[in-house]
Amino acid sequence: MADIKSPANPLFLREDELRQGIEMLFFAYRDFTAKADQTLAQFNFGRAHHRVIYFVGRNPGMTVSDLLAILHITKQSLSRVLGQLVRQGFILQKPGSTDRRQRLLSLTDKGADLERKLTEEQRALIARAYRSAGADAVEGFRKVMLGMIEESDRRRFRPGLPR
Amino acid sequence: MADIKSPANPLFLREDELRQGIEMLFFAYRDFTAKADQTLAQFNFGRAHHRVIYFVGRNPGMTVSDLLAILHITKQSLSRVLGQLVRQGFILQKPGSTDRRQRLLSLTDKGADLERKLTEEQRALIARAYRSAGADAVEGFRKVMLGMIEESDRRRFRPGLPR
DNA sequence: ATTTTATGTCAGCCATGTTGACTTATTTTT
DNA sequence: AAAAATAAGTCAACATGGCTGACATAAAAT
Repeated sequence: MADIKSPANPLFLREDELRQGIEMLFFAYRDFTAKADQTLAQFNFGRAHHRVIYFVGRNPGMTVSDLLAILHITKQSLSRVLGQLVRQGFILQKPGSTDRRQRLLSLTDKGADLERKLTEEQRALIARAYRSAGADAVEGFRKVMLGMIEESDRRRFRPGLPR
Repeated sequence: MADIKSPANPLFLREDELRQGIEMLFFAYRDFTAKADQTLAQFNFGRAHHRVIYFVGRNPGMTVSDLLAILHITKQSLSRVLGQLVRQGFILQKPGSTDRRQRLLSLTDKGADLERKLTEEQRALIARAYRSAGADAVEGFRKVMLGMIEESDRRRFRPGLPR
């Protein structure tokens, strides 16, 4: 409560601090995606395929609409990669039981294998960063990240709430 | 708040915690880039232009090689967007004084205007997240992010060191 | 019975990444 | 001085993954 603007000027809101935040996000994302991209290339897949495989793996039984709401892309864009994944046997579609218009998505065994392989690399990267930063830092990391995420998606990270 | 963590179990390294880290990175980056992308579209520019404008603004006098080392793209990819920015008067090139093969890059006034406009949006987003998370959280955020960045680029974020 | 919704499809456009081959100017090495 | 290496640029072709717009089908909701 003490800080008025000038002497106790919150250091972490200085221009340079914010710029560093911007850059850290750029560099971290650049390096976070780099390894998986290599693996994906071996399958002739791209980052878009990864995102689909990832989120379907995380939310088996999700609908196409659910996926679109997460990815923030058009259904035409999604359709391209999703179609490939279905045709090549990485993802299964089955009609919804209550609403038969829906196509519920899930990974096949083959899909789950790829998902594991891809995500494992990224999990290792994060685990290393978490471990070297320590539990308190991780708590802070989560708080800041949460603040950057669109309000309606924050629920995904709050404990115990239904999806 | 009263987390009942089993004391020895490093909660923050559990599978789910790591997955949340992955997802936070995805969602934060998605939302972090969304606003600027809209602004860029008004200029018929894309995210690649933003990155060039940003880093040149941040490092006036940098060489093309410097920029390539940051972006991790090929010179042919860079050339396309850089060429547009130069031709349209957002970026200036001048031969290096000691090594005249180099093209030292800097923003024109017009370029600096656009840079400010674009970065301001992102800075505001980060500022909001920082403010609501608090100074300690920001410290933790930085630690974790740093751990995810390729070793050779971490120097950029350490205080007082020469670039 | 009509309208809305969930999903899919075709066609074409744009941005931005890639590889490969080659040029020019300049600096460094031999 | 000649040769090699480096900084930068260029042309061409290709792939990925966004986008818009128009239209189709089946099922659910009104």
